[in-house]
Amino acid sequence: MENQDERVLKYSKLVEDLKNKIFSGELKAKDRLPSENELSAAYEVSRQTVRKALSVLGQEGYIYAEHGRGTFCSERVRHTKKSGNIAVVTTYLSDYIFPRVIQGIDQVMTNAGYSILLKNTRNSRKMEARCLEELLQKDIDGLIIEPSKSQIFCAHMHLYEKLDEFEIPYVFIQGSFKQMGDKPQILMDDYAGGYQITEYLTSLGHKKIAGVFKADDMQGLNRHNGYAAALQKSGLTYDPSLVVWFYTEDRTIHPYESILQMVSEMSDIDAVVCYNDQIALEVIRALSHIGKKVPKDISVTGYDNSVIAQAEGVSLTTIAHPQEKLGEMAAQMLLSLMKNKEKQDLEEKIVIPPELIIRNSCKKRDTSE
Amino acid sequence: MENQDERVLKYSKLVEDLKNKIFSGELKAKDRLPSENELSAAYEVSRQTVRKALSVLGQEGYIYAEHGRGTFCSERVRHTKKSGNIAVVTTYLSDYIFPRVIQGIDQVMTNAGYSILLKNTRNSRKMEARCLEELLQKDIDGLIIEPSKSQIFCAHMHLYEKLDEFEIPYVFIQGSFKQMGDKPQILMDDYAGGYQITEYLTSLGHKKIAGVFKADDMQGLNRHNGYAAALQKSGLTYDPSLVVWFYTEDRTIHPYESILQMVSEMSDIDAVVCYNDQIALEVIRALSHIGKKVPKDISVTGYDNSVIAQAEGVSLTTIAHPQEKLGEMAAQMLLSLMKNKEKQDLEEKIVIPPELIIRNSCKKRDTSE
DNA sequence: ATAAATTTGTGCGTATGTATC
DNA sequence: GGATACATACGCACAAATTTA
Repeated sequence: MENQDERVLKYSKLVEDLKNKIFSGELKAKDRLPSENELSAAYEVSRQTVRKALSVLGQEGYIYAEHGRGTFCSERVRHTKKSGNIAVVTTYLSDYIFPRVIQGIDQVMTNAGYSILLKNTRNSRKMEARCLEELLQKDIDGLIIEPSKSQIFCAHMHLYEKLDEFEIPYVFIQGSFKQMGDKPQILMDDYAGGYQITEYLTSLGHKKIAGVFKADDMQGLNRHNGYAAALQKSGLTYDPSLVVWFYTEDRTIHPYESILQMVSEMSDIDAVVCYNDQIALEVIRALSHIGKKVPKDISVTGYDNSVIAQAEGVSLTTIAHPQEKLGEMAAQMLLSLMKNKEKQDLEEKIVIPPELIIRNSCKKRDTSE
Repeated sequence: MENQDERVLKYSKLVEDLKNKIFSGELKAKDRLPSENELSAAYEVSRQTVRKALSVLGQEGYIYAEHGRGTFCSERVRHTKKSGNIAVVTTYLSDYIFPRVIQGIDQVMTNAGYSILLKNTRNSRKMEARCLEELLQKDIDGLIIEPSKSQIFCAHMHLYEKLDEFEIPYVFIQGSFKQMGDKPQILMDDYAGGYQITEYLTSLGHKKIAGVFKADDMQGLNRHNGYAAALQKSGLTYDPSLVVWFYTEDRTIHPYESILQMVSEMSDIDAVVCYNDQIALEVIRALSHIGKKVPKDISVTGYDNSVIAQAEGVSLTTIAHPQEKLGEMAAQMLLSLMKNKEKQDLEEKIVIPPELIIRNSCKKRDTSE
């Protein structure tokens, strides 16, 4: 009946709240927590409920009580022993490029004697925070993370600061938070990729080039910006009504229907730049539904050069995604960070240039018309 | 003033009493303790006090409670420290079905508060042994494993025995070792799948049906056996020269070239049963290279119903692989094993029946010729 | 130094929710 | 559905340790 996930136990809420205060640094080691009665009043719960919450935190080692004095924040002793585990946090597990990225990481890490603790955030910041909290409690030697909804301001900086404090090195892949400065990271030049593939279309004589981009990650924004820049460079005006933005949640239905509608309304669209190969296939499906042939009637480009881009029947012009290579590079970077922790602040940032893979989903337009 | 050394806390007395009963053997592993109300009545204390006592015993690992059932005596007194990690060992990471299987496992396990430690064996028994050794040294609460080269006799039984000894429950997926008896496992009925898809081809009137199978895993053998059985059932003779066997190492080149050669030599082959969708695509590529159209000239079947089976252009008749569902089931089975370790010896075995997905890669043959 | 106030610890009674049988 | 058993939650009273006026 009622969503049980919605129901929040009062003591659990208190536990979460206090944990946050501990992680955020609001409560530091040996600080006294508010007394049971104060908490009881502040949260409008009974003292028993407060005690239950404190008991949980006590069991987990975050706090300790002293009879008659108060309850205090524990000294979080950082483990010095190596666990031999590193964590890999991605937005998705089964999305078509991650398996290979993870494989690349695994290759290098297994070789170096580490095991991979796998987590995914489903592109939710809340899940990302939960993951990081969990990992902070566990015993990890390093972290490779693809930030969720990465164009958005990071809402849990304190967790990353905690990583710094614990001297757990981390490497960003696919994106990072601008506010954090140049932390070690490996990313692809999505701006250049969007630019290059759009420039390729203009060089083929296309005049009205639509775009389908993901709105809630940095890749989507960057590819879009490259797309827009290439249009302007070629003297074409950037037209927002030619751009479909979609969100993680509606990636399968929305682009299909939006493109259907857009191309029906504006039949002179002669090319579509897509966020990735999967979306490109959706777009091709939509186009064939209204009788438009690719590339005869309209050109379509993908992005990532995934297996589906080269499958029999489809043959997408796309941008190569290094996949394993990216994973391997991230793993190597993390290994070097773990080796010399003093170099932690070394701003290492690798940007992988895009590589255009030309196949058969685009066709030269007759420029005479 | 009452002598404070004389004063015994009520809940402490209950704790001591129950501990004594556990040590004396009066309460053995898995025995149900009296209910909270019964204890409350027997010791003439409030139920809260009973709960406090039980909570202490729970923290110390002597007992555990099950909502709605009762409170029980733990198996092992100690070793209550949980790592919160379970390991998932597969043959490959990026092969097209594992990401989704792992995603299914992750879904359930994350929900239950566990993290996944990911390892892969690249289908090598040596790597599998190394993985298990490594995991035994780490702190894992459970294991989901896809055995490598699973039709072959297990060469490192001692490692699995060690898992039993350490009371680390494990679940096999995709295959298991016959010599170990019926350990908890979830597998698909590959024999029935091979049978069903071959029977479908014979029902379409095909007479000369080739097969391409993987030689070094159980799935390959079972699918082959189903294929062979279906042929004989239909009165067709099983011809070993129509079967291509390939190994993990040469899965990309060998099937392509063997099929090329086979079909060139025997042009009356009218169908090919393939080990999986990926191989089916290779076969279709090879056939189109010598001018054979699918399904017009020759029918081809896949297996697994992966994304590439339904991609634009290809449209493979195949057998559905449950993927996420398989992962979820495995995770749930492992959770229940971890919950009551005494049930460890319970032979739980789930076999998932195959489901035929008919698309457009097969065509009815003219039976008059 | 003593008393009062504060804070955690123990203990009881009651009511309601929810999982299991 | 009903009975049982654990889980959450509230309110109250008093004890014991500590701090403060």
